[in-house]
Amino acid sequence: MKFDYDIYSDRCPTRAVLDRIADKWALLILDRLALGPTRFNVLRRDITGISQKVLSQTLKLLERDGLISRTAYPTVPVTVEYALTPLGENLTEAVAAFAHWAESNMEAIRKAQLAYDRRERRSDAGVTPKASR
Amino acid sequence: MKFDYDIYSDRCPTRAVLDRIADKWALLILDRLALGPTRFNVLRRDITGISQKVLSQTLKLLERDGLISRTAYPTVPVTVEYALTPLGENLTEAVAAFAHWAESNMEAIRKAQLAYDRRERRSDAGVTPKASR
DNA sequence: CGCACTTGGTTTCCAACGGAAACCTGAAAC
DNA sequence: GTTTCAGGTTTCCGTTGGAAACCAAGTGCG
Repeated sequence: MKFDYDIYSDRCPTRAVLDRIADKWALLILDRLALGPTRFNVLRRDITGISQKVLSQTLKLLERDGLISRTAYPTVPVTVEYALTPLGENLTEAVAAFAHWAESNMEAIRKAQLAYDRRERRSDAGVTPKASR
Repeated sequence: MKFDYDIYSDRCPTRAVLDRIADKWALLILDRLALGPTRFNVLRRDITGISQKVLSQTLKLLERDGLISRTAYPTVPVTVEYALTPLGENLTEAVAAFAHWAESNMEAIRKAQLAYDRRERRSDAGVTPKASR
């Protein structure tokens, strides 16, 4: 079976999907949910730096795309648990490979950045590196 | 060998890397470059919808991180070719898995979206789906 | 009773980012 | 001299993101 989808075309619906999953926060959420169903505030505390607004938005969109499920338990206060759906689990391997590539290659990247910045300084002007803003 | 990096922590340098590669445009560029070295305007034309500004910015950042290389040939007009570095090639498998997961799972996602939107309509209010803005 | 505290959000405000389009540099070709 | 090409940068403006405040419902505490 072949797909007539083309990720390089902005008219292709796959682009919208890429837009959703190729996102720092979505990736971290999916990766974290791979460890098991998790409540809203636990996600918020574990994924340092995410704001409530963005967490809530991202969860809603991931739910709409069928990657995660949301279950509210009528405890007090209400408990809301998010979990991967089978479709979402389907993606976890790729997500994990991706998210943890950074951990494995951090040294090489740091070296590359230092070399680049040294070169830039020699050749004057200089792209403003994000870190120095 | 263990890494004391933690992708969930916003103080971890890996978060900055994730920030860079977990980006729609960066992914598409890396995936496209996996096919071979490519000139600026070819990238711009192939990756539909990217703006020159963002393409140029993203290329610069990917170069700084050592994932791609930039080579200018003194032709007329000047030709600039971008290519994956070994470090970048190292990442292409994960990128491809990721970028093309969308193509393989498009049907399931579309179904999930339709089901979600139908449920939303029944239960009134409704999260505004991106498509209807 | 009245206040604090919990979860799971939404709202508000402002700064940062992204996209569209114009502009720029340099050289050749018309 | 002005049109064309590559490869960008700049400008302008609308959308998005983060920080923090606010909110509802219910329980515990004094």
